Amino acid sequence: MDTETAGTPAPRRNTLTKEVVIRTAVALADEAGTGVPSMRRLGDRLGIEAMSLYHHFRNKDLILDGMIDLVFSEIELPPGDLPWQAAMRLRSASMRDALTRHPWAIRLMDSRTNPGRATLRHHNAVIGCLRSGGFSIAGSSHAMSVLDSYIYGFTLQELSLPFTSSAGLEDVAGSIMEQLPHEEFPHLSEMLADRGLKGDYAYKEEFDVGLGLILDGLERGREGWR
Amino acid sequence: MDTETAGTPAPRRNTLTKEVVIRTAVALADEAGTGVPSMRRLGDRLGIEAMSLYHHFRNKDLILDGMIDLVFSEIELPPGDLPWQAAMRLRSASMRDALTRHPWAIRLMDSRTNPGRATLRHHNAVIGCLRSGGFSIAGSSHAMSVLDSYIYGFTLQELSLPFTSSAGLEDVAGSIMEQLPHEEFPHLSEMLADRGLKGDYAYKEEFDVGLGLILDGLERGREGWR
DNA sequence: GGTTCTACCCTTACGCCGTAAGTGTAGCCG
DNA sequence: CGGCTACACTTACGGCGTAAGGGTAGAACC
Repeated sequence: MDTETAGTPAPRRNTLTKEVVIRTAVALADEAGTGVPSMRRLGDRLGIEAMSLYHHFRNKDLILDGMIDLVFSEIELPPGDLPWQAAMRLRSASMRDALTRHPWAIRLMDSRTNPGRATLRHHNAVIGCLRSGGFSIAGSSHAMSVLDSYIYGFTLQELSLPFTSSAGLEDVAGSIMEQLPHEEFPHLSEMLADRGLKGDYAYKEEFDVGLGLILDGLERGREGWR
Repeated sequence: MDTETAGTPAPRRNTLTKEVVIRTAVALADEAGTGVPSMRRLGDRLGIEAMSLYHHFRNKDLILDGMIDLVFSEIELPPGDLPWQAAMRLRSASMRDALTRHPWAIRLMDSRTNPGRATLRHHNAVIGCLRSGGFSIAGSSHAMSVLDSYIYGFTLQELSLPFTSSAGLEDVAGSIMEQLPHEEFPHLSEMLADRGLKGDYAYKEEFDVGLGLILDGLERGREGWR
């Protein structure tokens, strides 16, 4: 065990690898909705001063890049042995899961511009799945655009809701209903009364409704995009 | 002009109204991608110390709420005298425009939980449009979910691109193409070569492709959702 | 063994941030 | 005139990312 013969230089001392730092940062971000940890908090958790982190990362953005790539690495790639629609269903669900498990991630995505390997691998696999499903390059591009937009947008809205459990839903909907001037917003009022208070407004199902609609539309347009 | 007879208390001195503050905050946020201004910068622009703002707003979140509501107020409501699909096309385009004009807005949306009047009015109008287009309550709910998810998600991705003008596109795509290990990500590589470098990859058109697909799907499911 | 080098970590400091707490004052009302 | 209130200011605190530079354990070479 002490005779390191690996190709990596085999660090000499406390060996604080980038991977450990990023994993810790993700774990900290997931704990209690405090969002992305500060350098000082991250250092604390690692038993290190904040400034020591700058020995491993030139600046904080590089840590954020790593965090995003770690999230992407958790998303299942579309299985190659399934029809493209089923494969897309799986990876879409997995993507929504990952973004929900790490609520801070989607807020970060639009500020990252350097995709990591896991991110590239993910996109590559998605395109590959579509192409072997019979989509042209243009078609794959359209399909990926609609699908990703939907998944990001849906999750963004889902995460912005002021409650977490489905139990809290009725309370919130109720208090909104009380404050809302019903004469001014009759349609909104009606929908909240019908959908919100019933309590059966499951987000998982809602996600699948939209996803199914989009997949059907893609199948219909598949041959047309050249 | 000096004899104020309006219902509002008619302020006595320097009259720094909430509306002016919020408008200034939006203007500052729009200038150079610095994002939402700090309280000190906002105060500076208004010729006021930062802390004086707390006389008008209990905390910064209330200012952010106001900024979001102002953005919503800029979105055109779906015209009542058009078929629902055409009306939705118009408000969707207007929504994307507003979110693009104020790139900081979409990042803020998921942290706001108190919708303003313009926001409520917007949602109410959208539901009303769908309902009079023949959708049931459940159907309107589904339609709104898919549409808003798509618009948010598409704009989010569009804003996260590392370039602004369509001129900068080719440069970026080119430099990505150089760095990318083509053997490892063949499909991604192929798509970038085909779509990116051609330079005709217009985002406006891409947006309309997905939107049309969704609207068609909604029309097809309209009668089915009860 | 002794020397040197370097990867790793630490200290101090700067200019930002949101905001708690308290102070001053101009202008209206009685 | 006196008092009140709306509006603005001052000072201060703890936290942020990070620039600049200092120290030291342990491997590498003589």
